[in-house]
Amino acid sequence: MFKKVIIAEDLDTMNLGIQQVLKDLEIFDFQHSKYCDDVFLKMRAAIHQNEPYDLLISDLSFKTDHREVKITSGDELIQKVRELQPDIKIIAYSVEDKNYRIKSLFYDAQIDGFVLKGLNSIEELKKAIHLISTSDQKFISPEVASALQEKNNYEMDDVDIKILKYLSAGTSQDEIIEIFKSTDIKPNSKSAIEKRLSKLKDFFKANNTVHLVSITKDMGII
Amino acid sequence: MFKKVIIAEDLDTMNLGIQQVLKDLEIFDFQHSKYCDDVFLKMRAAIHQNEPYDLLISDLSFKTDHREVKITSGDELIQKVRELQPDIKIIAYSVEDKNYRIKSLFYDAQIDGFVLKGLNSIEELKKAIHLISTSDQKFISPEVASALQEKNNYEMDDVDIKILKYLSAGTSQDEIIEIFKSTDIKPNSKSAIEKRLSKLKDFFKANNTVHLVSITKDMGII
DNA sequence: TTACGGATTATGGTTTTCCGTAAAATACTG
DNA sequence: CAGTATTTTACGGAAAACCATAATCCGTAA
Repeated sequence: MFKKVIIAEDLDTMNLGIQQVLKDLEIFDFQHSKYCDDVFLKMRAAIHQNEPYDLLISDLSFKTDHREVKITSGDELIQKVRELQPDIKIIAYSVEDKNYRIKSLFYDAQIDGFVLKGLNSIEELKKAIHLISTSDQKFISPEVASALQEKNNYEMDDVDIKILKYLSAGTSQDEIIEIFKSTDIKPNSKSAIEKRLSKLKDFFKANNTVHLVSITKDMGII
Repeated sequence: MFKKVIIAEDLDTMNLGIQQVLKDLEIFDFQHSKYCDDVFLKMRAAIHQNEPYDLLISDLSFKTDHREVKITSGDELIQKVRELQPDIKIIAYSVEDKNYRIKSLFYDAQIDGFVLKGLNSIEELKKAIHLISTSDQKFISPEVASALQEKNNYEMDDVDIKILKYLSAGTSQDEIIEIFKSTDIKPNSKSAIEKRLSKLKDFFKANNTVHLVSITKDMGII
């Protein structure tokens, strides 16, 4: 079982609950913070003192404060922690249920577990901690397990996402072309942009551009 | 101080925290449920037994289960509770920070307090309960207090919202016209729809339709 | 009734997006 | 290096969206 745990969670009410879970599991050496920056500093300090944490439980979205912060989201925190301490176990604990984002957490950030905040998430969180502490298996809440199986045969490009973001910000296709040309982004012809949009619409079964942006927003892609 | 409280909150972890708050305030006669339907039934039963609740604390968004439910959101629950028991005090406790929605909760659903789930929401919730129990004042978390002041000089129509929803669902303007004609929705000419869209774009400072849908989605209007 | 104002509808022209075809450039392979 | 495949670019016509103007409808008040 884990010896030393750290929690990144902004909502104070939620914090109370998580701490109760750890106590139930007889883990008493834990710390928490509402700020990602804090958590990261604590983890770095712990390494330097030769007493590193062995589990991070992190929320994904964080409210902003008057306080200035460098790390604004759980995704970023997880990314940086993975670099800092590659062998640590990480659980993402979030209400986020968009397949796209969950998938990228497992594949890109190499998290060990994803627990969906929900009606019975306390039990799930306990299960996840158990499983991960005793093996190298991955844990994922059953409600969103399909996220990993789903074969996303269409690989979305960085440029695709740029286009979608610009569109949702009110930029016209012509303007996007101008921006791409002036910032040396490779495919920047009218046809290329049109073709990419057409493929995206095809893949997401969108009737038109408005629909496409609406869908990808809902999916958490932009 | 309130004698009998009921809580509608789906996230189990969050529930723990809220209950702790009530205990701190020495309120011990409280119930909670993860389902809006349950809460509503309990409240109706309590009235019939001549022991009605005097405070409802409700979340706004609820996860769905295998269970079939009639009331799917906190907004609906609050609406129905207001009809059932017009004099009860209601606090909305949510992460929702979209001005539009908060405003409509105060004006349409006549809530007594809105507490934003955040870094220090436990203290705020306590304050809100205190204030509301001893007076008829309204409570709103400082972070979102501006929602009520903001003068929304442009009154959005039911038709406006219908148009936006159809657009975000991938319906073209021509198709919307057809739908409006076949369902006898009053302004259903090309020009009328175009004019309304143009006004909306003007008001929301949107460059085009994609932008408009993106903005209104972000604001929680659709 | 008539005049007025607001909302809806009608019309026409411009811009933007959409979609197919084809040429050019680039990458990949033997 | 030639040959093939893939991607990017170019072009043009059709559809949809955008925008300004003018006509019509309709309720209200003089």
